[in-house]
Amino acid sequence: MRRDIFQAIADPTRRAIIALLAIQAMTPNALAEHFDTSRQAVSKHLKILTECDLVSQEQNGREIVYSLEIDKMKEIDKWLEQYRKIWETRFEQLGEVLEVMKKEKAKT
Amino acid sequence: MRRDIFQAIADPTRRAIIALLAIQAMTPNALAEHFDTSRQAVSKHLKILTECDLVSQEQNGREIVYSLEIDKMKEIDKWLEQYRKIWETRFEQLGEVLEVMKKEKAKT
DNA sequence: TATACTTGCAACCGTTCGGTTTCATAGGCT
DNA sequence: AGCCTATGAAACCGAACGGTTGCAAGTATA
Repeated sequence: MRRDIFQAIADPTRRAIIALLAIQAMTPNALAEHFDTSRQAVSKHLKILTECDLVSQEQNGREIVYSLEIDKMKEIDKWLEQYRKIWETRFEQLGEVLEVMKKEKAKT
Repeated sequence: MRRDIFQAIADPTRRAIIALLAIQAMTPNALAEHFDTSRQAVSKHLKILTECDLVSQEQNGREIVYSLEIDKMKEIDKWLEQYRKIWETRFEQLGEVLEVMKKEKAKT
């Protein structure tokens, strides 16, 4: 059972759940109302999200309120950082190219 | 066949391929040498990466050189941005809390 | 032309995924 | 106590996934 954050965000329904929980913590029932699938299906998604610590639960009487663990999202950001460096470098290079072109044009 | 960028990066082997291609464009054979799996398996991963435009191919004689399309990675960054806003806001709030605590302490 | 190399594609296989249905548990309400 | 509500867990199912094996196509090289 591979259960890392990348596998967790691969499913569109789970990304939607994350988006909803980012706005407001919610119970499974409240979440399920936003989807076409059954409550149980949402529950399974929540289980997966919980297993990789993207979401935390808090018992509140007979309800369970799920919250987004925003810090966990930083892991994706951290992974992305190496690539962000690349495209920022490329952008600088593009800037240099444009600079050279401007100078070339000024010569004429 | 769900084939978006999030599903593409869900697999660890594909993330490794992306990392390798970020360093240098490569042929499937050269890529496959870095993995335990067969060349065909790598080829299938490349197909998936190609289908969602994360990777581009250039025929070079009988070889095909694969390159990372770094711009496509920005899509993940764009998706992440909404959540980055949240954790940055939280950080600011934490800063405010610390500020208040400092003032409180200064009173004593 | 014959041969070797690089690659993609199709068929197959076991596992995982995402969903439904059914059931069990546990907390509130009358 | 008895009932309703909220939730998770288990069993099952079809589809997709990730892998292998075998094969065909195209390119270099003798």
